[in-house]
Amino acid sequence: MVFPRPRPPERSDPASCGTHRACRSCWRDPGALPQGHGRIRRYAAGADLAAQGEPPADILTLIEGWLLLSALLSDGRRQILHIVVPGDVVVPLLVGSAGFGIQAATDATVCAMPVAAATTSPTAHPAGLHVLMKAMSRNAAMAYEHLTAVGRRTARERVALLLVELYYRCRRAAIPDHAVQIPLTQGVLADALGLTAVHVNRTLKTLRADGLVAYEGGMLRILDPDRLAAAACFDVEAAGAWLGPCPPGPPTPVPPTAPMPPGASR
Amino acid sequence: MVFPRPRPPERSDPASCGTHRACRSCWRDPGALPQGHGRIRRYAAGADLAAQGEPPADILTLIEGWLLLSALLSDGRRQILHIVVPGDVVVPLLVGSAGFGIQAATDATVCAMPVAAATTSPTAHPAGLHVLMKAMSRNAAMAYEHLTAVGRRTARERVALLLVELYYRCRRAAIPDHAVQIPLTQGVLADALGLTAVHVNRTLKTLRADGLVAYEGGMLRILDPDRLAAAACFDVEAAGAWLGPCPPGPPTPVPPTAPMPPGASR
DNA sequence: CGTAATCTTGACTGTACTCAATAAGGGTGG
DNA sequence: CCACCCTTATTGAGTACAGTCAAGATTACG
Repeated sequence: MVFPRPRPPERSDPASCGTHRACRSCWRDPGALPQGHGRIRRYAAGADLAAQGEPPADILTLIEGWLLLSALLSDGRRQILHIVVPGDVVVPLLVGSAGFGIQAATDATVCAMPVAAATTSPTAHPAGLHVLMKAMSRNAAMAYEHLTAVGRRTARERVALLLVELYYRCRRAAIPDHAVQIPLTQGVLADALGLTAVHVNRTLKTLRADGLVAYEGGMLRILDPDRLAAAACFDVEAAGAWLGPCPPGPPTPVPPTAPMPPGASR
Repeated sequence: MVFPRPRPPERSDPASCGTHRACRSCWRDPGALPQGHGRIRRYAAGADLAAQGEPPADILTLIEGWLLLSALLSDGRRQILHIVVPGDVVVPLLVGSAGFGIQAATDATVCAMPVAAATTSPTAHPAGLHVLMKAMSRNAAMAYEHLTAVGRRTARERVALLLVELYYRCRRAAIPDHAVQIPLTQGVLADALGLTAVHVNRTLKTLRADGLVAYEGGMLRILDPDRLAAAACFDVEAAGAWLGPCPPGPPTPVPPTAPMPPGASR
C-alpha cells in the first residue's frame, strides 16, 4: 500500500483572523492581543515561510494546514523540531537569529503578527503577553516531550507517540465533524523522529498489522488512540496540560471507525 | 583512568542575589525585576529541587553549581532535557504540571522567585517580563539544538557538541580565572545524549586519544574547543546568540593547557 | 503519457546496546 | 587509620536495532 501525496483539507475563506475557530481557540482572550495587527497569509505546500538563520520574524498562528519547524545541518541532515497544527502558535526565537526554518507541509493559512506588537509595549497588551508566554511554555513542553521520545524511546514507541500526540492536538482545534488525518510524508515523520524513512515505513507496517493505524482516503488515520498511547508508553493524562484543552467537552470521542476487516488483529 | 566524584568549586557566601556575578549577568537589567522577591536557596549534590509532575514552581536563577532538568519514563528510562550552568534561568512550564524534574548535579545555590511575581503583574515589571521572555526563548533555542543533536548526530558528534556547548556557556558567566571544568558523570552525559554510559565512555576515550579533551584534577576538561566544535559539526558563530554574550571581551581564551604528552596525537 | 516523488521490500552492514567482569576513588563506621 | 561498601569508570565479547543500498511498485502531476 502506498501513501498518496497528501491533500490539504478543503478550505473556507476567512475574512479575518478572529472568525476562524482555530484562531479563536488560540487567542482565547478576546481583545487581549492587538489582533488588528494580525495579517492573514497563505502559502502553498512546500513553501518556505522563513529560512533558518534569518529573522526575528512574526508570531504565527496557524489557521489551516500543517507547518514544519526544522533545523538543517551543514551536510544536509534534517531534524524536524516541531510539527505545527491549526491553533498552534509559532514564536520566533527572540534571541539572535532563528535557529529553525519554517516550511508549509500542506497549503496553509496563517495569522502573522509582528513580535514588536507584543513585546515592545507589553503594558499596552498585558493579557496578550500572558497568552504569548503560555504559548511559549506549551511549545517548550512539547519540545521536551519530543526530546525524550527521540532520546529514550524505541522506534515503535516514537512513531506511536508522535501519532497519538498529533491525534490529540488536532482534535483540540479541529472542526468536530472532521476526522483526524495526518498528511505527513514518511520522510517527514522520519526526520521528526530521528529515524530513516525506510525504518519508519517498516514500523508503520507493524502498527498497521496490529490494527492501531490505517489508511483511509489516502491519509494516515488513527484507529485506536488508547492502544497507540500504550504502545508509545505515553501517559495522556499527564500530558493533558499541553496537549490542549481537549478533555473538557467530548469533542468527537474516537470517531466511529469503519468496521475492522475480518483478518485484522484486534 | 577513572572519574573521581566531582567536587563543587569552593563557594563564597553571598549576602544577596544581586551581589553575585552570575546572577547579575542574568537579570542584567538593574531594577527590572522584583529582585527583592528573589530568595537564595542552597542544595546539596543529588538533591531534588522539584519533582516531575508537581509544581508550577519558582523561576530559578542558578548562581553556583550545576542542575539537571530531566524527564523520567515509567520504566525508569531517563532523558536529561537541559544541563543548567550558573547564570542560566529555569522557567517552569506555565501550562499544567511540570514535565520535568530538577536535580542538583553538584552542590548548588539558586535564586528563586515566584512565578506570580513576574506574571501576575506584568505591568508592574515590564522590563523584567522581557528578561523572562528572553530566557524562555534562549531555553527554547537550546532545547531545539539539543533535539537536533540527539536526533541527527552520531555519538561522537553528540558528545563533542555537548562539551563545546557547555564550555562556551560556562565561560559566559564564569569567574575569569577559573578554567571550565565539567563535573558530570558519564551516566549523566549518556542520559542527556540519548546514549548509554558505556558508549559515552568509549566515545570519550577516542576524544581523549585525539587530544580534544582531558582529565585534570578529576574533572573533564576541554583542550581544543575549535576542533571539538569541528568534530561536532557545530557552527559556533551561528549559535552565538544563545550561547551567550561571550565573544565580547576575550574571557580566558582557551586557558593555557599543560604540554601535550609525547605520544598524544595532536 | 512520461517524469518525479513516495512508498515498499529485501539483503546486508554497522553503530550503539547489553551483559559482565574488573578497577579505582570516596565515604562511612568501627 | 583501616575495612567495607557503593558509585563510577573501563574493557571485552556478543547482540540487535536501525541504517544503507538498491530495486520495484504506486501515485501525483504536468
